[in-house]
Amino acid sequence: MPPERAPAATAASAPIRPLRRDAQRNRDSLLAAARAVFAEQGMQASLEQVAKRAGVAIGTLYNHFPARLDLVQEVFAGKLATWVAAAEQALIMDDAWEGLCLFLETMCELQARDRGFNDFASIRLPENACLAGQQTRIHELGVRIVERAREQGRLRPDLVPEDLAFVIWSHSRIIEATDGIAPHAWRRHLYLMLDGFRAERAHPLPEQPLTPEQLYRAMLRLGGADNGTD
Amino acid sequence: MPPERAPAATAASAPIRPLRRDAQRNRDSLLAAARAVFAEQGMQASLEQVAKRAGVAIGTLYNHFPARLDLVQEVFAGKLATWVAAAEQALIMDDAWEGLCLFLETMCELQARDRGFNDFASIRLPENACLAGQQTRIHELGVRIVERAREQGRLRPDLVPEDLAFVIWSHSRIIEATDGIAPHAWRRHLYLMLDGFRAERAHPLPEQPLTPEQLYRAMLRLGGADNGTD
DNA sequence: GAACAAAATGAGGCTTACCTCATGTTGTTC
DNA sequence: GAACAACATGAGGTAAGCCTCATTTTGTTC
Repeated sequence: MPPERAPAATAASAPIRPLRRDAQRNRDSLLAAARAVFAEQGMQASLEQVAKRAGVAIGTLYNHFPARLDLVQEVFAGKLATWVAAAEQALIMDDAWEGLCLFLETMCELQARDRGFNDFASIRLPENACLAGQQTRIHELGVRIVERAREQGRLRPDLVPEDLAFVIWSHSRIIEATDGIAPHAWRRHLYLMLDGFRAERAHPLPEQPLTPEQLYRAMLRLGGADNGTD
Repeated sequence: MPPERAPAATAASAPIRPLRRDAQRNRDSLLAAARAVFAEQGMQASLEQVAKRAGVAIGTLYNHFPARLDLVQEVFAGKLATWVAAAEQALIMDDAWEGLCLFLETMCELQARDRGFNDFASIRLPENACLAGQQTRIHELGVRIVERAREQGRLRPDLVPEDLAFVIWSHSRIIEATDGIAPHAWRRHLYLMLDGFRAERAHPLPEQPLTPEQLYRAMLRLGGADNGTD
């Protein structure tokens, strides 16, 4: 197991022991290349391609990021933070319904602009990943956003926070389909779903919501984990 | 280009020139194996695995089905027919809204039971594929189902047939996520979407629908075609 | 500018798929 | 039962992508 790497933000800040100049340069190139490649092709894009785009040998990539997840985390930390910020913003808006809309629209916009983040949003990182905490935070904020909107009466009372996963997942597929062909189509879908979320004249739903545990397992699976049957 | 193969239904009927007995047996095994493997793993499952499951060499598979599409088509012809039948049924129901619900629910159920069909439903076959006609038919029926429900006033007036693609795509991702974990969750999502489709709950939508051509390109792309930029 | 640790390199092993084709086997026909 | 076409076979070529590690290069330090 390799030693901890620069735990800090995206780039230039000073870790415990500064990287050698060439190393820092390569690391930055790799992150930039990964951002671009993941945005275009999704999170499963070939790492060889990332290295190539960074103008660096494949071994160098593995020196810096022993596992794909290490790279993925650094690449999406910024966007995840934007998402968290939108969620916090949503919670201090007077109108909780507007807050919910803001939250979902920001999320969808982030997904739409970046196929990598589109994948990233649909999955759950393993517990030990350093962004897992941020994901938990998003989840908590999502819970409060939903509950507040329900209390204010605009959101249908039978809608639970776990139902937001439907938006994420749906949206992720729609982006896959329409990206570059109908760049704003996703917004139409989002508003159709939001109309389904409104309290007024809601019709009974035929199924129970996902339990938190089911949601967890589903998101883990999309991340590529084997579905251990325990 | 290989000569036309048994153009008829799934198996035993007599083609222009009957297959040799062993050939027919192998072909049947291959189809059965493919049905099982595709249902479990989706349309992109490895063909070597299909051959193995059928107890047949990989070369034999390619003898019978020179391209993956040839196999896919035979495998899903039956389910596609079920889907068409549901659509026709939907059109003769008095209540067009109920018809729409039946149509979508049948579709979703087919998708939910078979990960291969789940993929299959989201894509558009190339024009020369022998099931392309059936797909066109589904599309036409879908148009009429939507229009009828709109005329009867239960469906929101700004909803167009192309919007049904959102249901298919959404659903396809949700099945991927929840299959085997929460086997009926998809129905909750479907009913949420349906509530978004009701006339009495409609709020203005912020985006134009997909054009038929955009829809076509999007479905073609999901099928794996290169997105030629013409 | 020596000397050493830190990093970079990329060929190559590994895997998983795809698909082909020279050869061997089997059904069918007369 | 001979003879031939039809069919089955699976080793092996091709291509991606993964990841490692022995070797070489480079920055940094004193």
